Amino acid sequence: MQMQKMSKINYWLLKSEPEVYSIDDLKKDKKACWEGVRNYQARNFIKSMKKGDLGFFYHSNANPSGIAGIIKICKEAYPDYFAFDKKSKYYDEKSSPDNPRWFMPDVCFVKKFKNIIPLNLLKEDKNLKGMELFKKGSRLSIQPVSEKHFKYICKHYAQTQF
DNA sequence: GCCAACGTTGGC
DNA sequence: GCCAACGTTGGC
Repeated sequence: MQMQKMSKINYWLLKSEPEVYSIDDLKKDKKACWEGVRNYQARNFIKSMKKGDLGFFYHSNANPSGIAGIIKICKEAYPDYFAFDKKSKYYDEKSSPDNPRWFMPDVCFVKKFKNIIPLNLLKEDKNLKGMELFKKGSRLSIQPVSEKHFKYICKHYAQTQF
């Protein structure tokens, strides 16, 4: 029997406006730091990400908005140094290298889905009831996804097995 | 572009 | 600690 080291991975959903940074950009870059999250709840999720965790790359404010592909966490949370840069739009005077307030992971490109899975389609799916993404007014740009939902979406909408 | 929902700020 | 004012997110 094969012994496999099973450290349980977590699943996430990361929003980005494709006009700012899209799945195609990540595909080209292969790897990117996920800077600019300035919300405490989202930051706390970032801090709990583990190397090897998987996530959906979600296009927000898009046509259509929806899940565009899959990423992997390839570096765990470290200080978001854009907050230290006065010229950055993510600058925050309350964050300093000594006492950083904001963190970011590095993410790696895993897969781009053939088609974006649009939000309205996901919303209609009874198997996905309760997803954070659907909560009214939910603006969390980083959110956890259950293993069940993650795998279901991969399999059912993207013919992808994880 | 509209606007509902939410988070943050700051006066008191 | 309350809450009004304001800014932002993000679907539509």
